[in-house]
Amino acid sequence: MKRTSLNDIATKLGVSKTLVSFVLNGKGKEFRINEDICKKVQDTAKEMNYQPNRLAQGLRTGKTNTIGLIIADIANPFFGFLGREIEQEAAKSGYRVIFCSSDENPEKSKQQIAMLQQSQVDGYIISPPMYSSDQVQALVKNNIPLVLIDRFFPEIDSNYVGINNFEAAYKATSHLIRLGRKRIACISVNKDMINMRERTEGYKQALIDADLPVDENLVKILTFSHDNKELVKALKDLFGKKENRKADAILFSTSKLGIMGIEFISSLGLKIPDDIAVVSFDDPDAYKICVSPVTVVNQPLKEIGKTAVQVLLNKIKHPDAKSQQIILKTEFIIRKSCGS
Amino acid sequence: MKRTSLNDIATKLGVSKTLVSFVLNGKGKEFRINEDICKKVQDTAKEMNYQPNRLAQGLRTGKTNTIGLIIADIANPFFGFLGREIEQEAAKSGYRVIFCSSDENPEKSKQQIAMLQQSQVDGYIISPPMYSSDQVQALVKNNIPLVLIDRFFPEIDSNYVGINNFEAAYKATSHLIRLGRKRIACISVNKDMINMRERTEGYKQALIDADLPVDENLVKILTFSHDNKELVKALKDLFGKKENRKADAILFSTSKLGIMGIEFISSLGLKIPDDIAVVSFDDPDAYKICVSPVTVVNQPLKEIGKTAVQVLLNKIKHPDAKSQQIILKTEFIIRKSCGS
DNA sequence: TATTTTAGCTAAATCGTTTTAGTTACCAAA
DNA sequence: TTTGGTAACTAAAACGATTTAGCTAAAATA
Repeated sequence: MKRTSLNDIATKLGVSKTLVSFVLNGKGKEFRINEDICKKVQDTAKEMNYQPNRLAQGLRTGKTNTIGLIIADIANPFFGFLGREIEQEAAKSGYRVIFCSSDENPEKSKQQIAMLQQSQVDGYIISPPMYSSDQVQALVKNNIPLVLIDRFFPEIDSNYVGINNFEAAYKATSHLIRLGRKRIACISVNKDMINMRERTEGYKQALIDADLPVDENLVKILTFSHDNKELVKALKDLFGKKENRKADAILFSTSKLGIMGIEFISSLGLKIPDDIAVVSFDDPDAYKICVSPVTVVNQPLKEIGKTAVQVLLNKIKHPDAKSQQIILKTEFIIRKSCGS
Repeated sequence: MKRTSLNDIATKLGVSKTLVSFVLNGKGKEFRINEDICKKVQDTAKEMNYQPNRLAQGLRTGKTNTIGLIIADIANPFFGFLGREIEQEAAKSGYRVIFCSSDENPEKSKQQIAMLQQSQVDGYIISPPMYSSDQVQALVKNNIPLVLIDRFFPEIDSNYVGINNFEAAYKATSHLIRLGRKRIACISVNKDMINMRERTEGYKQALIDADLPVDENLVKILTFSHDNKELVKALKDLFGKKENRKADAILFSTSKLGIMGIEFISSLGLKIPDDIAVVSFDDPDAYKICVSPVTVVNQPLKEIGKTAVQVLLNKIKHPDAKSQQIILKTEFIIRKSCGS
């Protein structure tokens, strides 16, 4: 079942494929092709269900209208939403998206970038894993269109779309302080990732500005966000001993941690917000129907995705465009998990 | 910054590109290429950071090692998990995945299929929207490798990987009956979608087999799963009047409905499971940390994704393979939302 | 010595487009 | 009669790989 090509249409009509190509690319007028013939070509194309071969097009033109997306994990609703928005905004301009989940693993992202290069994608949107700055650097050095999201590398001058993590964490922590919490814990991951570091810094600064001590025992930076054991250990340390609870509030720096954390806290029989107040980054469904709906810092995922695509497409169109760092506003949603 | 091609390596070493191609495809032995030259070619390829152009390869060989995935919405964790698993399993065999969210819209899926055809994907995994059977039929007729997931069309003989929806709904409903619920409502969507219809049928059969009346007033089939208003209206009808509640239990046929439903039920001040018992399909995070963790029919998403890819790759390899319908086991997880 | 075999390599076609640089035929103007 | 212009179209190269068919020189065999 061979697909019909330009040539098939051309021979069928007894014209050259050049002519067919011109017509189907809407350049009939420009190249003064007889209107009757234009019509015939178009009709025949439809009749034979002609679909241009994008490989051939891409090979010839050097453009594939495809963008490569590397995120941590498409199954994580945070990235799912982001991916969705990116797909949608890209489609508006006729671009396809190849999705890759890196699992925050620089080895994987390296391979994925190579694969995407081989696929001749026109540009990249990447949420880079820790220790992958060399990969990003290589792309930037070759002036390959690229936008980073969610995190960036301060030492690399690249496009970036994200939020002010410091400020958001500061605000969330201040909210807990305002409600009278004194021993506020912070649970985070990926210690060397800039966005996570900024969140911890924001948290600490809020404590300092409120004349509260920064107790490193209350700051738990885990290595893997999917490792339940590590989280449980951290929470046990904080809340294990009934009469000697170390903390009366927690700031979760990702919703993945928050969801698992709340599940475990509940299993300990502790009540939110009475025993423990909770604030978290991101706003998954779970937080809305939770035992005690969770107060959150919500990121503007739609806008992040949309903007990232726009910046990328602009860079693809104008290779000389200089890099942009776009910081979008977060939304602080107060629910019941902090009491009042 | 032109990328290096086979030709670049060839001219640099003063050999033909045929030779270079042979060597880099590991056919040095087969074509009796001098070992020293093999070595040189490989070294030079690495040195020049040669990346094969997949467009050219695909154009010549007719294979792209790419599969097209069409699902309803990648932001929906149900499909997110599925997509993740598919991506992962495909990567194991060196396949890329192009993701498309159809929003259950047949117009969109039609366009997406066309786009994927143009991209010369080797095969399709599709969760087809309602009224898209002609699109699927066209693919099947041309013997294009294809696997349907989550739903299928009874009139089309295609590959399919899914679950026994009738049985699962029957089991869930029976569980509610066993716990003494008499007026069990069913909330679903997409009335003409086979998987949803099977669920309603399973629900009804369970009632019949338990000698309970099937009350059509308790069966709410919505048109859109994302339309909160429609759902709220249905729930108000069921639970609106305090002293005259129509139902004492609900079966939600998707987790999207369930999450929004539970949120609204809670806002009415009704208690789960005391006032209303709840069972749902699928098992999102939200159900685990919910006010009253939800009893669910969990689909084996990992296995569905993995199997779908395997069936597809097999069909790609063996175009004469006959179609398979694979039904995987669900898991019934009992939590607190039904009382005891 | 003549013929065949083998090792080691290459030329060129091909996939389906796009695009440059023409060509042809006709008519008008000089 | 020559020149120039224009309308309408086409040949062929190019993109970067794969793959078929075949070439040359040396070694093995008859």
